[in-house]
Amino acid sequence: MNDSRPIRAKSGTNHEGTSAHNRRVMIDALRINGALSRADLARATRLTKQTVSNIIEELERDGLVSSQEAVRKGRGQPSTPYGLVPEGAFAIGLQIDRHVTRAVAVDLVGSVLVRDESGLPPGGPSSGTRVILDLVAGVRSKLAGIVQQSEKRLVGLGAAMPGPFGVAGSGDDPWMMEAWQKFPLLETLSAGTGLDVGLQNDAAAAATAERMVGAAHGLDHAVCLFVGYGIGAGLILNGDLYRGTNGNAGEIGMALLFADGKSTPLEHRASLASLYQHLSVDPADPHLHARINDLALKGDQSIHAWVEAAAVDLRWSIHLIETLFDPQTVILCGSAPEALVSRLIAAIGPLLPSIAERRGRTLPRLQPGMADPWSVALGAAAGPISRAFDPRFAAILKDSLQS
Amino acid sequence: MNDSRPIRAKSGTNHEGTSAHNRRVMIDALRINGALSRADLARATRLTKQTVSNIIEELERDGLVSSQEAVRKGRGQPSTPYGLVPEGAFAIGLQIDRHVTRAVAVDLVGSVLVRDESGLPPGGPSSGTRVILDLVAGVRSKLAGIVQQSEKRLVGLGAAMPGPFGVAGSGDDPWMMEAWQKFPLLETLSAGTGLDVGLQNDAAAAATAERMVGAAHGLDHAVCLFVGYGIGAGLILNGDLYRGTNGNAGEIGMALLFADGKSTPLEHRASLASLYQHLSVDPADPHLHARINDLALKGDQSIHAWVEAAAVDLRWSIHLIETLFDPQTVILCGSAPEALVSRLIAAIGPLLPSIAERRGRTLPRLQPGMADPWSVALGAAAGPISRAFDPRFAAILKDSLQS
DNA sequence: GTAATAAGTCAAGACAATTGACTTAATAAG
DNA sequence: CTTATTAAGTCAATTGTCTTGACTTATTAC
Repeated sequence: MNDSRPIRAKSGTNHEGTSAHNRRVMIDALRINGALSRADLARATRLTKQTVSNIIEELERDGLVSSQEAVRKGRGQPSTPYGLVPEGAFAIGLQIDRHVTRAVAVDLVGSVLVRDESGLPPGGPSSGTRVILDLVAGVRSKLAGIVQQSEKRLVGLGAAMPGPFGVAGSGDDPWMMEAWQKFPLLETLSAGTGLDVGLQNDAAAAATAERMVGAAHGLDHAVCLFVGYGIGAGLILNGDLYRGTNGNAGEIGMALLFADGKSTPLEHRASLASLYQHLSVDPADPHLHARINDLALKGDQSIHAWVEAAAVDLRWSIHLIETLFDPQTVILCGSAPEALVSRLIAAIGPLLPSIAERRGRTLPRLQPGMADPWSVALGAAAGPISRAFDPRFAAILKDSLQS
Repeated sequence: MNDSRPIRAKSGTNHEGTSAHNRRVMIDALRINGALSRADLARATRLTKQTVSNIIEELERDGLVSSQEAVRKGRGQPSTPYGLVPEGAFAIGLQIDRHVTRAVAVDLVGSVLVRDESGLPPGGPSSGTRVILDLVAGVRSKLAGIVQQSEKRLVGLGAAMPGPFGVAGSGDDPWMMEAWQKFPLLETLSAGTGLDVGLQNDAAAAATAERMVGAAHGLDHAVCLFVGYGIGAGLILNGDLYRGTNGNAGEIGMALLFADGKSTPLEHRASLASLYQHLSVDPADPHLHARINDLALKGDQSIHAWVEAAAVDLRWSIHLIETLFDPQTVILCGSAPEALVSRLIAAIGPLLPSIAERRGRTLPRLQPGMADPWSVALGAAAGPISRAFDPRFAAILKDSLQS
């Protein structure tokens, strides 16, 4: 009678969607190219000078862009470049890791203004939530002390934690943070902060960070191979983070190394967890990061052995990523100590032959990314900023225009 | 002085982009849900009744949709459903394979109206081009004989051939159609037919076909694992075919099976090419398809051995695809004989544990797709239709609105 | 000093979605 | 059988946003 299966359709768009898109395109252009004149923007975006003028005026009113000194370049009226105003927007980024949680406040151009961290008590979410909310509140108030009106310009809170999310058979895998996985984190954070909250896995956050201020800046197709406690890939496809059906795309750590089905996942061989095991050290040791950095610098034998073994697997991972995603470049990043990452990169080369070997390449196939303990938190913060200001298909649709 | 590096920016949009998007959204909704009333469309797309009415009127004038018998469903004025008109648009699909080329004419809803094939002479593009252009011309004129005004409603020619495209080191790989790779195929086809021409690899074409009329219908995230002469994956991500930087995304056939770097690519073990080699048969034999189908049905020992071996690799490939892309489902399709594909599917199960194992799954992790020698040509034709009528980000941008 | 060039503004116009009142056509209820 | 209710769909005016073409401003080239 009433055939009640729901009708599936994509959302339409309207004038506001058009306008929202064009605003985002301007911001994106300024982010990629630096300050530009309205005439340049008009040419680059294919919009008319008039439209660009109107949008820039509006963005200036909103405090997102500002004019700079006029520049003369040949004949004609000098142009007035407009650039992004760093203080135009802020976001809080939160990294929840095994033994520690970090929070940062980041501005529109990706500068970290405030950073703070706390140890996470072993009790899981029940006790951890308090610590996290306090940390976020602290960062938020420090930000408010540095810049005025920061609360008004806060676009959201981005959280990052190790994935995968919501997987059925994960209970018996000691590498995962099971209790956190089951916890209604988004709701708790949202209720506890009153902010829009987004969640991504740590590799995705690293990719988001690289896209905003790192090696993937301005690229539309880039994959970040993130070596942390686990290992994952953050996917920038078509200029946007790709999340997959359940936000688990890129979980390369769970990829099996051999086709026979009896092998171990990549994560057990090329990750900090595997290094800690190899070295028989306690992952909870707060000085571990520095100690491993020292050891790596000194050319420690045990570390060397792990690096050589991991490099084999990473080389294969990069080959696989190139083969499946055909990106412009692969970026190796991680929360690993810097010295370790550079040893890894050295040990990985030369890369395996792949479809990425083309005549006329300009970008290197593999680039080092950030190797900074704070990069995941930065990427977590970059998430809300990207959602708010970067051009994306979803942003033109009516069902995303409530704000 | 004049800093002449080009300014990179995304294109803006305007009213026409809005309108184009909304038209596409309507068509997409009708394709996924079947005929719908204007009121239903308005609710589903979040547009107003009035807007929907205007767009539908325009689409009806353009011959893309038509009204059906009014239906009463409870109180209120009966609704008038509108459905896609199959004859609203056509496309030609062309498959270029090693020893044969196939062409089809397909309508708006993906029905194949005309099909024809020719053997490809071994001389490569120099002699093959003539054969192909004749084939296309034949299909085109047969289409014109069946439906009126077909030429006016022809949106383009889609070509599909084995990838990868434009790769540097490919010269020494006997599995590739090297001469065709180097040939300016798009230009030649475009000049020879006067049509808009698109090119994708055969796995991408298979995925496009599955999306239009097969197991991926209405899905936003699906991966087609295509077993043909080679093996590749066609990627539907965010509701659109993902091509990567150079159209080579998904070339899983080139993935190495072991991390040690000395192993063979997947293609050498799980593809029809590997089967032919295993059986020591001539790939150019025109009756091969039927013969292998017979052998598979009879439970031939040699085929069984290959199936068992290939299934191991395919099981791993599916695991890998699930791990990296997090799709709603994986579809196994191919130009392989149907009996062979069903034996493969039987031998592949059960699947390896992966992030795809979730509570609340509704779709199977692995589904059989089309196993039809014509499915690649169909997918090739579906390409231009999708580009012309499906909602996509690129379609709203000013730089895509010249047509 | 004048012409050429380019940036940017102004005001009117065009386009497409929105709004709110209205019409039409059916069923449910009394 | 009549009337109220509900839902589909239309009409006409309005709104929001980009476009158009003429104009102004500021600079360099000749």
